[in-house]
Amino acid sequence: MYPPVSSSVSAEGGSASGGKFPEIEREILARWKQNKIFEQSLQRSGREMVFYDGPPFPTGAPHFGTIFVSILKDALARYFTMAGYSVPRRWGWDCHGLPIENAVEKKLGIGDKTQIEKQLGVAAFNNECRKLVADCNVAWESYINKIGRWVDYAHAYRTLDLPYMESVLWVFKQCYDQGLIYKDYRVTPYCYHCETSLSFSDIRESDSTRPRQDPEVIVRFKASDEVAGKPTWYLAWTTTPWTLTSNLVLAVGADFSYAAVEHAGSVYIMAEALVTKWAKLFGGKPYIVKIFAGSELLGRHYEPVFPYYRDLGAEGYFRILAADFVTLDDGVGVVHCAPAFGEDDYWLCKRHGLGVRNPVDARGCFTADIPEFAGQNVHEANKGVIRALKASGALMHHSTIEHNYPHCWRCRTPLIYRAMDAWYFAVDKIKDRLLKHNEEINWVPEHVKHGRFGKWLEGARDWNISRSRFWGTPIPVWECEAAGCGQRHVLGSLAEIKAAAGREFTDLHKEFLDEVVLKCPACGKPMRRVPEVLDCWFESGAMPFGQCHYPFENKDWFESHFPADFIVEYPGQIRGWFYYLHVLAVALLDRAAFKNCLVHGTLLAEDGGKISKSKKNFTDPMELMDRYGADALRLYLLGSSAVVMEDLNFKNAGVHDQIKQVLLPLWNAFSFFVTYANVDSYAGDPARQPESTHALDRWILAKLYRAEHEVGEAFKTFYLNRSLTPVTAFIEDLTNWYIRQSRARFWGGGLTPDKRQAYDTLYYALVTLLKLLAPSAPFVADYLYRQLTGEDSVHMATWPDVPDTYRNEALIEETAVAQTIVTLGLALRQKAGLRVRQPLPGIQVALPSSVDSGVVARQLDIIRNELNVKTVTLLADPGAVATLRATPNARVLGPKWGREVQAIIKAAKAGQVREEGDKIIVFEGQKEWTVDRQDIELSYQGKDGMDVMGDKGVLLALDKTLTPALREEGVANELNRIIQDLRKTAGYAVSDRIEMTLEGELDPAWRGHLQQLALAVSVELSEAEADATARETIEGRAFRVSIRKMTQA
RNA sequence: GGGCGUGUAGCUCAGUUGGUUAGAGCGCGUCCCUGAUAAGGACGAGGUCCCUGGUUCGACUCCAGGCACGCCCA
Repeated sequence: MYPPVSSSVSAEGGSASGGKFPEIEREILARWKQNKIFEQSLQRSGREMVFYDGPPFPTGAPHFGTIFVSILKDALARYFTMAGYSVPRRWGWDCHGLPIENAVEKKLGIGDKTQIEKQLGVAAFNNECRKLVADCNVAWESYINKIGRWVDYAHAYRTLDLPYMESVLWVFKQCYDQGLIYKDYRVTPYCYHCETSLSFSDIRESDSTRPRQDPEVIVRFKASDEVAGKPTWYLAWTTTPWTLTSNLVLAVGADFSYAAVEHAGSVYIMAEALVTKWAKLFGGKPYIVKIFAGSELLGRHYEPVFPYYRDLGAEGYFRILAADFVTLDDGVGVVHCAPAFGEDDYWLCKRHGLGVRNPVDARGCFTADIPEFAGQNVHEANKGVIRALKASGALMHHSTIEHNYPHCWRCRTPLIYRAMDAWYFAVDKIKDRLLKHNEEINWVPEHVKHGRFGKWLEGARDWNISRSRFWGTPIPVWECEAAGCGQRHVLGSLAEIKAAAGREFTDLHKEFLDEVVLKCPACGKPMRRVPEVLDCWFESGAMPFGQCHYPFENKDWFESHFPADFIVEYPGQIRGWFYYLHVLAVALLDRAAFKNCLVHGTLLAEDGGKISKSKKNFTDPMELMDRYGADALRLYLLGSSAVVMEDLNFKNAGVHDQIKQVLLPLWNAFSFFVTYANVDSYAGDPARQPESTHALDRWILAKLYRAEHEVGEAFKTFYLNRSLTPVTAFIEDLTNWYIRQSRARFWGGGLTPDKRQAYDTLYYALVTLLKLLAPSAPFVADYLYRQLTGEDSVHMATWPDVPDTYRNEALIEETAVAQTIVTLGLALRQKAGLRVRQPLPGIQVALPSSVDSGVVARQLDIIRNELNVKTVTLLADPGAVATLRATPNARVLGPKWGREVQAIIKAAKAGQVREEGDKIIVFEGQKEWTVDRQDIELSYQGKDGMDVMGDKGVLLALDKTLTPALREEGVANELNRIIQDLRKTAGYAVSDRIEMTLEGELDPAWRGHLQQLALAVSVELSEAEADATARETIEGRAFRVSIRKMTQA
């Protein structure tokens, strides 16, 4: 006996009679927890499927994106578990780095780095970071739990743990020993609030490039060589006036053409192409006195606009150099270069043997080198700089522009480029191998391999791995403090540190490791650790090693768990985690870190805009799950193309649709089964595969076979959005064809052989369907599965292997023809205004030549039943109501006839064909083509005005002749509907016996039939005596029906 | 400016090695309760497959060039 099923399940709101999906989910969650289903599912035998979970920062609450990615990870893991793998899922936390430091600064009200170093102390600061990281897990856990994600949260790896950090040191040392790590003084993106350099990835984080208003100035530099005997100036354009203090050279494009423009007694040199654009500099009427090739200007000298480094002139500074970064897109075609503050500038000067002058300190303020602005922040100094330029006459133009400008991805401070010491990872050295091993990765969607990721690898540049900060794994390099000694020592393990320091360490953070002072083996002077910590991407990239404390522990485990079989993250990680995993894996092991990588897309608000908490343009996912349940949310997301890196405009209605389209029909099918199974005391056996001879059974099993293969394929290839279409299609087939057609088979008394076949089939179909749905809708699938099978959980079941014997494409096609006939018949009825309840004499059918006409006989009952007609026959003379239409198989005839095939197709479509034996002759004027019968399909198309309809080559004519007998049957059917309706509204049970009065003119035979159907005996009931009465006029005859429930005898 | 992706019904999206009548769901219109299912069902209307050119007997599909949008970067 199955637990009784409420037939009405509520999608939302409190329904008195039925459970709600969210309620079911809470119940299931409790059971999973209590019975440790997740833990059990990990104990399965079989090969492991290795999954790496990308660690989020434990700041704030999870957002829509993290929920989505969790659903994807969960669905895949559930599928692979059912497919026979053990899929350990270990959570991870990215605990270090600027995001955490910034949160702590904010909490403590810390304004700058010196406060941490001088007042608070590094140890106290790091302790605050530690505390913050420890608190944040609760919000995440409730979300992750609610969406049904199974993940080992309790044993999460954390990048701040001692073993993890030790592995990171080891990874660093491996790279260092390979010569992949070096220190260099060069220009890097720099945040003067965080007082650290950043990597190129940092400034490419999604939110880092933001609009900013900056001054736009054009200044003039006095040229040493006069043109036309007049004072001559080079013009240069910049949006960072403060860098003019440190200008050391000007750059031009050697291939560009430069104009000398005379104005007000002076001559100005700028790119010819831009003269018109800046005509206003020359009173609107530029007068060009001479044209130079850029190459002619090279090596010429000029005078700086500020005096601070003037004395460098003799050393070859303040010259015109050629550079390919000069463009004619904006500016004036002459670029002012301050090698301390521009990357291009830096490399240009370096190539020409010119040094750097950097008068900006770590806080982004001018040093004493620039006495006028010393102590001023560079951005704030812009105003004064411009004022000074104006005073000296150098300023030619000044306005404000808004442009996109890089900002610190965590503290939102505008970045500057600044020359400084930093540690680099020589990505360039291993670029070839990075590209080679990318070929081994299966990317989903495929285009990422040679698109985003491949292109990013091709353009990869050396990676700034050092941060001048506190909260991170310290860079384990000790340098001799003696000037010029240059000794370095790298410690790559706790043992090495112990040996060097003479004591144990239980924490490797900066405040502890900085205490370790070594003695220089070369000169005997102290060696101190370099101050920087590692970029947190280095740590998350080292996750395969760090999570298992490789190589200090778990060596065997590591070897069987590297590389990952699959990973899943959002597109931002193409330049982030995916990239750094790849870099470190290739550097250390010369192979890719993961075999399959699913890159999912972005969820946008309904209006297509970014999801934004401040705009409140979306509903909190928790609220959605409370309303509709997590299954519906999961189905919506998993079925969308957002799975494969497309954007999705998220609509709440989309979640609700899943209930209507998937969950409720499923529930109803289940409820149908249980209702009748309980009547017949049928108990399904999950191990039994049905062996039915009934065409409907074989048909639904053929559909099931097909669905299982499509769903399995979708999961195996990681295109899991393709896994749901076959499921919904199957549910549609099951409910609106199989069950609908099979109802009568379940009605009769007793468990007949045919009924047993029907039960076996429906049971097997339902159980299998729930397995197909289990990875995507784990709650409902488990709830129903348990009721059907009594087993612990669908998630412990193995993925269904629907046997080949159920495969039957021919039956599927044949049934499709019957479905077409039914659809056409219903359409014709509708057109004629004849409701299905009115029986009709028959339909006549013409089938295309490709269809075996036996289909009509085999599907006869279904067609008659659905269309309520007495006969289904083949049209004797289709030509009378329809035109012959021939559709050649162009795929075959094309190659055979070439150009002529178009004429053949045209003639054939026009019906210009005749049959000659097993050949078909297509003709057009004098021309004739002989075509093999199997290469052309003959069908009929209804003539206009005739009462026929056609679709997919099937033609159908409806005989609408109404005999008195048919009319009488129609009336009886109407009355039956009225009676059944009365019973239902009166609240009777299906089996209740009743007394009934039926007043009105009706054939006595039908009268008796109706009584039988209604379980009624005929008595005279006045309206007052009856429980319910209906009066209706049918075909001009007035009827009264009154019913009363019989009391139990 | 470059790279990658997308462009198919009012909306969200399918569309299999190119084959001649391009599909689904939602929405819309009309209709339907014969006992699993109205929180359903049937039927219907709705398309310049972004544009231009090319390849081909034949292009939504392949190629080139545009246009629009998104993401990433300069």
